[in-house]
This record gives sequence, structure tokens and C-alpha cells, in this order.
Amino acid sequence: MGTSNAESGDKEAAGRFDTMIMAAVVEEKHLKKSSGRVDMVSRIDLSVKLDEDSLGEDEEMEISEPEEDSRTRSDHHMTNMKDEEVSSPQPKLQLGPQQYHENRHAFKCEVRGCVSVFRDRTQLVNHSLVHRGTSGSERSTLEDESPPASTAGLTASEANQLKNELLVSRAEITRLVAENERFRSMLTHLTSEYRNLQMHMVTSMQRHSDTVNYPVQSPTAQSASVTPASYEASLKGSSDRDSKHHRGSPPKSPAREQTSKQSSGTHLQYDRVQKIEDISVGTTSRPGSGTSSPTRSPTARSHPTSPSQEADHLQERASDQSEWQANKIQKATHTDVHTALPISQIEADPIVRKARVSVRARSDAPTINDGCQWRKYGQKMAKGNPCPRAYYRCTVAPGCPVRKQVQRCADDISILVTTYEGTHNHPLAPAAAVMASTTSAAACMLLSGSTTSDMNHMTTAPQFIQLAGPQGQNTTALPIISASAPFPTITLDLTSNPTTQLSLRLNNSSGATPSNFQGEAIGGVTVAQSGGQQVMMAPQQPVTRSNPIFFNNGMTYAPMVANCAPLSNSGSAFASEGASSDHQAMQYHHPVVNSAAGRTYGENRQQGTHTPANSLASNHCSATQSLAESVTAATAAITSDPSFTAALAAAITSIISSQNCQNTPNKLAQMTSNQTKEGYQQSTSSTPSAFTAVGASGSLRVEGGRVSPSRVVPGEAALSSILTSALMSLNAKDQPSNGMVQFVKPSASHSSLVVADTVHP
DNA sequence: CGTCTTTGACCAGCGC
DNA sequence: GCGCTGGTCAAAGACG
Repeated sequence: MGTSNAESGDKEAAGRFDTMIMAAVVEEKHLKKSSGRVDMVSRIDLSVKLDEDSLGEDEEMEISEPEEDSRTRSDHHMTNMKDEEVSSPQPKLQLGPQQYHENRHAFKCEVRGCVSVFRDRTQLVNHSLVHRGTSGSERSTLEDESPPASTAGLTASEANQLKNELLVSRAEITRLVAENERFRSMLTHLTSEYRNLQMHMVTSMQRHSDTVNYPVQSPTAQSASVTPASYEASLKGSSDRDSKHHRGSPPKSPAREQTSKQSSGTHLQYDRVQKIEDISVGTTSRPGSGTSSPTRSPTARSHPTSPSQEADHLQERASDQSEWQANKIQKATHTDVHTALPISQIEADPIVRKARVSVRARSDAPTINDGCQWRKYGQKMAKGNPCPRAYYRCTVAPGCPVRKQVQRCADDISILVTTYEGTHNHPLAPAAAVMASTTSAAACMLLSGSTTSDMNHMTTAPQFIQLAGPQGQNTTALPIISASAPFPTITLDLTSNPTTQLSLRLNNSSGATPSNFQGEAIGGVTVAQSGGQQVMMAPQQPVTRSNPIFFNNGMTYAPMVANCAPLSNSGSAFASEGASSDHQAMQYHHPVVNSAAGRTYGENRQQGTHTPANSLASNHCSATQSLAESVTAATAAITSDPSFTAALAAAITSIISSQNCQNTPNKLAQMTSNQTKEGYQQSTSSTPSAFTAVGASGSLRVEGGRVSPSRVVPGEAALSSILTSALMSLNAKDQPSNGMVQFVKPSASHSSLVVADTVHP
């Protein structure tokens, strides 16, 4: 109604508002179209002296009145400056605020001595004329105190208007601030919930992928890794994925483009994986990095159209940073898109993919034999090391994301540092599975933080000081976790002096042929003291070709079981192997990394040759003791020796106590279970039981090649994996193990199991 | 001739 | 923005 007038009044009065004296003019404009309420006097001018600072709340409220009142008043405000300037010389009644009180439908004159109340504006106007004519002094007094609005260049109505607007603005600002605060808290809440949800989802995906797709699994299990729903979902818009993927990719050279086209078919699965991830995770590209996230197109993020969408949008933006990190990991995971990547755990498990396990081992060979088939795809001179770093890719299955880097130690070139990254997406031979499970366990320990916590203990543990061994200057018995590395890396040093380690060795050597090994083997485990530590070893068991990978710091490792000459189809879960007692030192300092794995995997490209030693060793693969007895003896040894038991319990307890990651254990437990199930399901001849280690808060039971945590906790699961790995090395049916199994370093101060290759005297 | 290794180039991330 | 570095690619060469 009076909006335009008010606006024009604002403009004109803008420069005059600095005065503390405000004039309020109540005007009764003669409205031509009005009902003719004001006929005789077209306007009532009320000069008001208002000290802004002293303006009471009541007055403010009174000014910014209820609607009806405002409307009534707005009738007075109908006049603007122009109107006033051109106003007729009609007399004005200027009253102070106290002189004129408008109470809804009543107007009360508050001029001193006057208590008239009017219900009609006309009456009021008439009355004002009376005052104007009779109380000039009053007015003059008022005007002295309050200069006429005209003199200030600001009409009272304008001032009042401005005042109202100011107050309204203040109220609005206050409201907006409160609203902003509310939105902020809402955003925080949503962000928090989003993160929780994201973590939950990642965890779920990990569980799912681990359940269906752990490395050691049957093709059936692998195919089962793609649920119908996910597969169907992935099928939808897979073409979109393709286009998006390539659209977002950085420009490629023609040759690379051709390569991409050629491999586009094989990209399908990979793209499906990406699609699933995008659907479930809702990943977004990193702000400002157009090419860093090839999977996101600029149009991928739609503008929110509803409040809920907007909220989602906000939270999406809020979590961009974290998502970008995830994208980075995903990108690393998907870097190799030249071959199809079956939907696997790797795709959905960026954390595990991200973690790296570095193994230090002494070797003269270019690489250690870990049972896998590798193809070298690059070599670089790394900073700070004169020895080049070689990059290998697992070629057991096309699209396997596992990489490894091999580089010799700058300080001691006899030490080979192999860094594994990723998890195989294909079934693995026992030999490779052992390494895979071990690295996975190490990664788990790394990610769970148990190793980190353990390190504190380990660093003060005398045993570990000893473990540093003669090569201690170059090695450490501790898992080295690199915090500065872009990827969390755990380094497992296998170069320590074996004589300081306690090894539990479950050997299955016998003179029996493989075919009859199963039933005739006799087990034997002795417990000896070595350097103040207990060494459990199987007597009279020559170490054949042990190319053990020693995880002195918490990871147990059974070496390349595939290296042993394959036994016949004995069905035995436990391969036997002779042992050469003289090889001990050599085993440690010169682990035979080249193995006969090629026998099993004839197509292995990057695998060592079957050395004469290995051949000789394979000839010694004879079982002399049953696993059952070995296990029994081991159990007896564990339980009979209080200190050992205590140490083992302490170690397990320490592991179990490290429950930093609640989900990883399930994963490991599952993977352990899967490993055992899939990889060794034929090992039905396993002895009934092995040993049970009871910790303070949980127990692990190793039975017949299966480690089944009674209660899944992170450390326990890791331990489970470790023990399973060890058993696997025994159980390798057609790739007899060297019989090296356990390596439990008794240490009450840390949680690590120490893998050691026991030297037979 | 096929497979694998070598090696220079390329790319992306990161720090300054 | 630039340079460094790590990681990867792919052509070319080596090898069996």
C-alpha cells in the first residue's frame, strides 16, 4: 500500500537520518478514495522527539505495531515527502508521542491537561485543531525540544518509517542469524551422519567382498562375489559408465586412446564396479580437480531442487574432501584398467588396497618367490637409493590389482625389500595364498593399529632387541610403520638373526612316501632353549628348501610352500619335507627365493628356477611324524611350559586387546575361513586338533587347518590369519611345505607373533 | 615369432 | 606456476 511512498521517503531521508532527533509525523492524509474519514483536516503532524538510544522496547514495539495498528498508522503515513512538500498550508497538529496515544480504536490526547479520548480520527483531528489554537506555547515548547521535521529535512513519517524498517531489519538479521545457526548445526549433524553412514557402508562392503571374494576361493565363490542385485545395477547404465569414464579421463595420445578402445570391452566389468561404487557411495569429484576423478562428469552432480536435495547437496559438498580421498584410493585401485577387473573386494575395499606391506628379506635373486606370477612393468631410480626399484604386476589373473615393488636396500644390497600392495582377486595357489594372507594380516594389523600399539611394547622388549640380531644395524625386528609415506606401510623385517627367535615348528617329515604320509607321519616337536628363548622344533627334520619368509615382527610366515616338489595326490593336508639342519644360517641370510613354484605354475614368468638345492630338498620330503602328533606335541609344549604359555597368552592378549578396527577382524576371520575352506577343503585328513591358545579375552583354536576365532576381534582375527597361513603351509597338499610353521615368539610385552625359521641343530 | 624386459616418456600428486 | 618424485605406459629390443 504505502510501499512506494516509503521507498521514496527512504531515499530522500537517507542523508538525514544521522540526527538523533527524529521526528515522527503522523499524518492523516486526505485519501480521495478513502471513506472520507478525514475531511476537514487532511493531515495531522505529530512532531516527535525521539532519542534513539532511549527508545524503549515498549515504544519500539508500539511503533512496529500489530497489523491493525500499523494499518491505522499507515493511513497516517500515506504521505511522503513530496506530498508534504506540496502539502497544502493546512495547519498541522504536532504532538509529542506522549501527547498522542493511539490505542487500537481509541485515540487519547495526552496533551498536558487534556484527557480527551476519541474513537474517531475526525474527532481527533478536530481536537488537534483546538490544541493548535489554544496551546501554541505547548507546541512551541515541544518544537524547541524537537525541531520540526521539516527543519531536519526529514519528516516524522519517514523517520518513523525508517525506524520501523531498521527494527524490522534488525529482527530479520536476528532471525537470519538464528536460522544460519540452525542450518549450521544441521549441516554438522548431517555431515556427521553422512560420515558414519559412509563408514558403515565401507565396512559392509568390506564384509561382503571378503565373504565372497577372498583370494583363496573357488571360481564359484568368486562369481558369487557379484550379487544379482549389484550385477543388475551395474548393468544398468554401464554404457553410461563407459562414456563417463572416458569422458572424464584426461586426454590421451592416439595410441593410448586406441588402447583404451581396444580394452573397452574389458573395461566393462571395471566400469560396472565403478557404477556400483558411484551408486552406493555417491562419490564426487574433488573440487577443482577436473581430471582427477575420471569417473565423475561435470553433470554428475545435479543441482538440488528440493530442500532435502539441498541438504544432501550441502552434505555432499561438506564431505567432498573425504570423498576425494576415497576417490583417490579408488583411482589407485582402478589405475590398471587395461584389463578387466572382476568385481572384487579390492574394488570395494580401498583401505586394504591402500595399505602396503613391505617385506625385507635377504636374497640374491631379483625378487623373492612368493608363489605368484609377476610381470615387470617398470623400473625407476628411486630417490635416495642407488638401486633401481622394479615394479611388478601380478599376472596370475588378468586384472589382478596386486602390485609389488622390489628394491634392494641401499645400506645392504643383500636385502631385498619387496612391497606388496593390493589383494589378489583370483584364486591363489597355496604358496601364493600364504603370502597373500600374511600380507593381508599385516595390513590388517597395520590398519587396525595393533601393530602400532604393539610397537611400543616391542621397542622395550628385550626379545626384540635381541631380534635385531647381528644385522641389526640394517634391520629391526619391529614392524616399521611409515607414517610419512603416502600409503600406510608396514615393513616386516625378515633379516633378523634366527637364533634369537623362538620358533614353533610343526613338522611332518617321515620316510613315508607322500601317498602314505597321511597316515604314517609321526609328529615331533621339541622345545629347546636357545639364547634364553624357547625354540620349538621338530627333531630330526632336515630343512630342505626352506625359503621362508620371516616375519620377525609379528607376522608369521610360512615360506614358499610351492617350492617343494609336489607330492603325489596323497590327499594329505600336510606336506612333508625333509630338513637340512645345516641350512639354517643360509636360510636366514640367503633365503632361497627362487623356487620350483614353476612346477606348479608352469607359466610363471617371474619365478625362480628350481635350484638343485630345491631338488635335493624335494627328495627329502618325507613325512616321519604325523601332524597329529606334532600338533599334540606342540600343544603340550605350549601348555606345559608356563612361561611359554604366559608369553603366548600375553601376545595373544595384546593382539586381542587391540581392537581398533572392529570390522577388520570379521574380515580376517572370514577370509581365514574362506581360505581354509576354499583353499584347503581337500585337506580333510587334517588332524583333529592342533592347539588352542587362550588369551585373556579370547581364544583361538586351530583345528585341522582351520583357525576359528571363538570371538572375533581384530587382533585375534589377524592372529587367526597368521596361524591359518602357517597351517596352510603345512597343508599344502600338492606343494608340500617345508614344514616350517610356527613361530611364536614368546613375549609378554608385545602382541606379535614372531615368525622364525628354526634351525635344526 | 611370441613373450618378456628394458627404458624413455608421460602423467598426476605434492611441496615450494 | 614450477619442479620434483612416484608410478605407469608402451615402443623397442632381447631372448628363447
